[in-house]
Amino acid sequence: MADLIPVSYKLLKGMNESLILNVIRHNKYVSRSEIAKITNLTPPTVTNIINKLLEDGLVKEDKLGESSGGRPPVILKINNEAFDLIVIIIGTDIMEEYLLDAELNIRESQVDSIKNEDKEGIFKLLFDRIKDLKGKSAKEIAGIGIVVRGPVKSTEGVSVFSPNIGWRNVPIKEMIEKEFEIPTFVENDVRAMALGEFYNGIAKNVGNVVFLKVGHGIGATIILDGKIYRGINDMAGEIGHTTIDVAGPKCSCGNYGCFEALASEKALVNNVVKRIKEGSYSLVSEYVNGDLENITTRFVYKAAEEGDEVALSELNKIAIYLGIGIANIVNVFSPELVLISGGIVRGRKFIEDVVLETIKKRSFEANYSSCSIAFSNPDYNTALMGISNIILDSIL
Amino acid sequence: MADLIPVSYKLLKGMNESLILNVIRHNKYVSRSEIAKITNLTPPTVTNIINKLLEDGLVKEDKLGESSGGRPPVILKINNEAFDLIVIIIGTDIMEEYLLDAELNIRESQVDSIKNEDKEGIFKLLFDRIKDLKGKSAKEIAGIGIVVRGPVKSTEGVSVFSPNIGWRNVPIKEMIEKEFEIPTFVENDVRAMALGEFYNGIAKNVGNVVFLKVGHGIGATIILDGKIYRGINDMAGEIGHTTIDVAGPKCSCGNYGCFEALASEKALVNNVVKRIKEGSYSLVSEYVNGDLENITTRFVYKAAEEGDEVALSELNKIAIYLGIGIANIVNVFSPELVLISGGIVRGRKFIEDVVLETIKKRSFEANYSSCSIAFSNPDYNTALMGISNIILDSIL
DNA sequence: TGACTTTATTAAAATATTGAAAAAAGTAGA
DNA sequence: TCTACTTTTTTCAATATTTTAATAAAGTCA
Repeated sequence: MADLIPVSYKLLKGMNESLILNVIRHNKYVSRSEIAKITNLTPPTVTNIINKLLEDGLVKEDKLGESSGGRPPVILKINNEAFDLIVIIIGTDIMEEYLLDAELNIRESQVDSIKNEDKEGIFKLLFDRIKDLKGKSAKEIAGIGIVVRGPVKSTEGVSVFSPNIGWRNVPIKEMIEKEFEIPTFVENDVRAMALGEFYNGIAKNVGNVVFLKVGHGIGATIILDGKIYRGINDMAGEIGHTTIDVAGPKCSCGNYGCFEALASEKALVNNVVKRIKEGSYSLVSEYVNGDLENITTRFVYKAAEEGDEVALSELNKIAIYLGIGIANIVNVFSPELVLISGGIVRGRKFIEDVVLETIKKRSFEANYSSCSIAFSNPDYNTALMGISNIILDSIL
Repeated sequence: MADLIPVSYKLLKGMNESLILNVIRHNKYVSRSEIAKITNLTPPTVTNIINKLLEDGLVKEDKLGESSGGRPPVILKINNEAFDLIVIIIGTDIMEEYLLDAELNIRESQVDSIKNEDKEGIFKLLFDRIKDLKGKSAKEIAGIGIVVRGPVKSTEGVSVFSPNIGWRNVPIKEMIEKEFEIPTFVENDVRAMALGEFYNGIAKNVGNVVFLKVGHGIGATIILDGKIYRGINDMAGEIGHTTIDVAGPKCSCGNYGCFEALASEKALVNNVVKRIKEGSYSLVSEYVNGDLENITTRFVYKAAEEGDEVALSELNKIAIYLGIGIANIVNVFSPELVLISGGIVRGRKFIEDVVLETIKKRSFEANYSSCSIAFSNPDYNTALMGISNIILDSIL
């Protein structure tokens, strides 16, 4: 049955409280009257709810805003004294740990190498660091966020498979909640990054976004109406493993001709290696002193910079496939924005034109013309912002 | 900005009224107390709202239900005396016209041939028939629904392009509302059919469905959380024109290797014709007395029935491509159900096994195992049910 | 200084939901 | 047939928010 959300009277105030909290959270400078305009609630209602939130300590009054010819507005903010959050980001070789306040300012941060840790070692480090950070905070820890690589069933908080740390069906949420009795949220890196872009980055306030992380593989996150689309089993969005060339090369997933097998950085490296093995001359080969095993994208981009023919033509090929895959996305989703992220962004200038051209050629005019294609800023810590907002969305 | 649905006090009753109306509409036998359970509203609230709906004449009390050991429930129904609807379905060669009551019983229906009508002729016929049906109804006409082929911007009510009747950017909604001053809703045939399956057919109550109409082309409708996903410009869902074979045949859209160019009935016929032209013997050729221009899918299915090698092997090929395209859908959307409709259903028995096998091989286990694949019943008038429910969803 | 704006609050009125209790309309066993 | 029990539905006072209208507060600008 669709759309069975009863407007239960009991929840009413709670819902509007939540609504107002979210407006304050996502808009840097808002006053009561602006909130009233944004939410279509009446000013007295806003005043009432704000009073309750002030009393509860969730919101604070900041400085006065600029007067626009009358009484100046009082700027409202989330009270960063209200609570703290803990976020742990488990990457390939490192684990990052953060203590954040309610305004998402970083209070403490630390990085550990996990290169030599096994599964159990990771668990121990994870729990120790959470305990450390909890000890360092004088406030209540309102939520814990964990970012891992690989597929995650977020609603259950289970890491389905995380190759770098050897996890398989690990119920992290359950484990942490049992130990610390603090609500815990688990998400994978691609989705966390996508939400980071959605809440604070390039995709801010863009309701329908397809986020692509083109690195070693191709991960995707589909944001529809401002929410991650998860499908029936929390595993939707495997755009990287859609077939775009029936007769294409074998993919790590066992299939043939996947988007990922044709347009990822791994494909790029494979193709360059193949060209060199076939006898083509390339600067890339020189950079690694002929040891083709050591070729990485870094060398390919460097060679392209120098005008290397092999590097440039292989980048061109990747760009075409990337364009085809994105054209498919544009035709299916008609999104407002396709955001390209991941290592490939370093090669942006060698592929951008061809990618755009290919998308234009391969997608419907109506869909293409209403969709922006953008590249993300690789320096911005999007995953941290993403998971933090996941926590706040749930607890506020 | 995401999720800015203020629970405006004014709308509150309206929302619950609407909620209850929809529960009554979509469940054949419901009593007040069942409504209370389904909606989580309290019994007194349900009674109050039902009283208002009874007073307004929108709902009526039907017979008593079976007692389960206590006072028997009073079955509530939409009052079919409340209003009527008019629906016009403009097909390839015919225009169907319906007058329906509020319970969606057909009161009047008629069919006109439009084979020899030009653009203006269609307009005239359309307006005349609406006027006729309006005259035949003793009640208020609460809404008009128009189903056309080809892309439609439903929110604006514009037929973007309808090849068979020569329409281009025709603002039908505006035109009809201007003439009759009755709220009008426009949708294309594929979406209307999909909604018909969703509200009354195989996909009943299944939230996430991808509906494929595989006929001359491949049209798709994506239903997420019980609503058609429309994208930013109301044109999302062009799954038929996603590339699944970079080096594939040219498609009517100008692109190469589209799903539609590989797995539609048109592709099937093209491939059979090609095989015969290349010298293969086929019964199909005999059925048309060697005139290959006259080959249609009907002959292909007939030949397959007789064990014709060409027909069977080409159906097999179509099945593989259909499987690949659906595997892509399964990987991207992780839907509960993929529903295959259209002419291809007549060839179901020749393709079903291969389609399922291919999907299984090409999609992620987790996604495949949580997704059903079904074929629709071609006899059921799904488009009529779909567009009728679109009207009711809006006006109730 | 005074008129005007804009922002925010107050207090009474309006409205819909809730909870508790009762009424209504049946079933089932003795 | 009577009585006890169920289930459905309604009644009614209590409750909780929002709304409307009016007012206060705090500024700008000429």
